[in-house]
Amino acid sequence: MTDDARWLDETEARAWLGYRRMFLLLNREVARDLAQECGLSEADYDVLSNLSGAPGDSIRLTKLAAHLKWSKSRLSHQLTRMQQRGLISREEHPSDARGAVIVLTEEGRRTIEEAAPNHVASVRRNFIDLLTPQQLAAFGDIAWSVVERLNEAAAPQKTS
Amino acid sequence: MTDDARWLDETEARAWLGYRRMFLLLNREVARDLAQECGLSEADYDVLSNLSGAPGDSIRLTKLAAHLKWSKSRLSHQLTRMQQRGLISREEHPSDARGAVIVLTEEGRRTIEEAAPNHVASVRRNFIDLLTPQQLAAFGDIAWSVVERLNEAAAPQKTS
DNA sequence: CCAGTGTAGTTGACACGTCACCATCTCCCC
DNA sequence: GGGGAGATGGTGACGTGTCAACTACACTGG
Repeated sequence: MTDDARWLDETEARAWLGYRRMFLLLNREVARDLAQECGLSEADYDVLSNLSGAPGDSIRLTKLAAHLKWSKSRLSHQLTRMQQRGLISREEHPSDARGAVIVLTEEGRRTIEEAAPNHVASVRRNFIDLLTPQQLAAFGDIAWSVVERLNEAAAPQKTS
Repeated sequence: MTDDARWLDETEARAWLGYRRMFLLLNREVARDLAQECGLSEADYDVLSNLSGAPGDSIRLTKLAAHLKWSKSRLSHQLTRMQQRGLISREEHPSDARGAVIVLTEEGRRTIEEAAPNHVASVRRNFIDLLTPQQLAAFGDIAWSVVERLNEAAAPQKTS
């Protein structure tokens, strides 16, 4: 904190430290809400949410990993834990013997549908409602412009 | 992602999902840089950085935890790992037998002084340089206003 | 001085994320 | 159609963060 300040100017340091602090507090709050109210982690929520929007409530592992911007390894571990809790299941891909297809179980569907309103309320309480519409718009622009630049840097070749 | 979109309007969803995505990518990049270039985690860096700014290169555990906004438990675990690597040491508090005083070792000082320029460069590369000064200023305002609101909510009683 | 309450810090169990590595399968080209 | 390159997905080890429970000490009122 103090070290950064010597090397970044005031505005830069304020932005960076603000980012770090905001993300520390905000993630903690949202994760706690989700855990206490729904018994889910943010990772669980993201996976379930993506699955419930997919056709047939199922999706290929690699595709899901790409969508979430997770590593395949991370997703595989996550799925193992979720499978043990009965939220998802793995099934064989009909035409590609390597492939696993991730399927939302009934319990998984019930869980995400119950969790979604709580989670949205939590996000409102801890983030959305703390800012003006102008600030939200500005924040969205800034965040996605950072994301785009980081994506370019990370994968300058892929077009799809 | 898709579930949120049904309950937040376009601007709100863009801000929230942008936040989540930015934080995912940005943390990954900065953490990777720090690990590869300096052999440190972000947590290591934060602790060392705070210690090196403290009088006598030492600080009480609870005070450091409050400063970092970490739980005492998290800090204790972190310090155990850092102690094993020789970056810090724990010493007895002269007047409070319960108290541990965290001290930066010589190696810890060398490490943080070597890491700081690399880390600042990484932060510039992955964040600061991707935004205009206006965006940085706006971002700082937004982030700290969220932080203040979350702090109020979490601890409405403490004044010091 | 001692009983009760609060504070400082630690610990164990567990969930999570990363890295490195592996087994398996597909695809393409000769 | 055989062989190598690349993709799919999983695993183990390890560092990290959280919660809950715990030890040990300090402080305060009787």
